Amino acid sequence: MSTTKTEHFTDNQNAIATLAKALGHPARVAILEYLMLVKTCICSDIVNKLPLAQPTVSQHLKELKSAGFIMGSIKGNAICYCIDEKVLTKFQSYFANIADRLENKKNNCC
Amino acid sequence: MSTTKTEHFTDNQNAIATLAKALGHPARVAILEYLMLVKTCICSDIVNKLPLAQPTVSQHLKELKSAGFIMGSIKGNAICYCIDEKVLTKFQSYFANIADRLENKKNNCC
DNA sequence: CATCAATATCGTAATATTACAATACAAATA
DNA sequence: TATTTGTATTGTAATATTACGATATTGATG
Repeated sequence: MSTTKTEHFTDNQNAIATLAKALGHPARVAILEYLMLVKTCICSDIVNKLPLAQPTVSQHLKELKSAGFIMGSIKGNAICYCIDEKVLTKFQSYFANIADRLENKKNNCC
Repeated sequence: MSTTKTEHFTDNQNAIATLAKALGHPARVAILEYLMLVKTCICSDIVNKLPLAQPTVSQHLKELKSAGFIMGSIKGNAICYCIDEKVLTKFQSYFANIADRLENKKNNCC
């Protein structure tokens, strides 16, 4: 009696919701920001940047990855994560679009 | 042993996560899209547009409202919801900013 | 090969989310 | 005032999320 009823919504609505959900935790926002900051995309000394235990960080990385926001490539012993620009751009432009459309519209009730 | 550790992140990270989380469900994305489409902002025949029971929709509206994405004003018997443009713009520009910064950066590992 | 370092996975406790029936409530209408 | 209409609240079952200790796993290094 409580799984999200994805089948009733459009693919795009589900896709946007999945991406949004992936950023629905401050640790994952922080990870994204960190990956954005570092010049070369960095292996997980992300763990050292976050106030969370290693398994927890690993779990958050997994979620960002399965949503598509980040990718990871094995680099010897470590793993190198980085942002998938395409996905982030898709997410961004969805909201840019909405913001645009709102501008051409007067709210006459609220 | 499992509330989100918001105190360890910046206010902005928490704010973005809260907004993202609010859109982390397709029903809420659908509500946003619907509110964007209708010319005058509309009372809840949103319930009729969604494949969910009225209490569930009410709950989703509440979450969108407490995140700040929408506002509601009483209109006689009914309630008129509409998007808070300012909040949506804030959310949008956060990601526009990230996307921008990524463009000026080569990923040299993934 | 033994050990270390970087990660992932498993198990699990605490908590949050999703969905809805039942019910409450307030304004509009008969 | 009784009824209807629109919405919120309450209670609750099913499920998901968050966090982390313990334990794998896999490459690198001594």
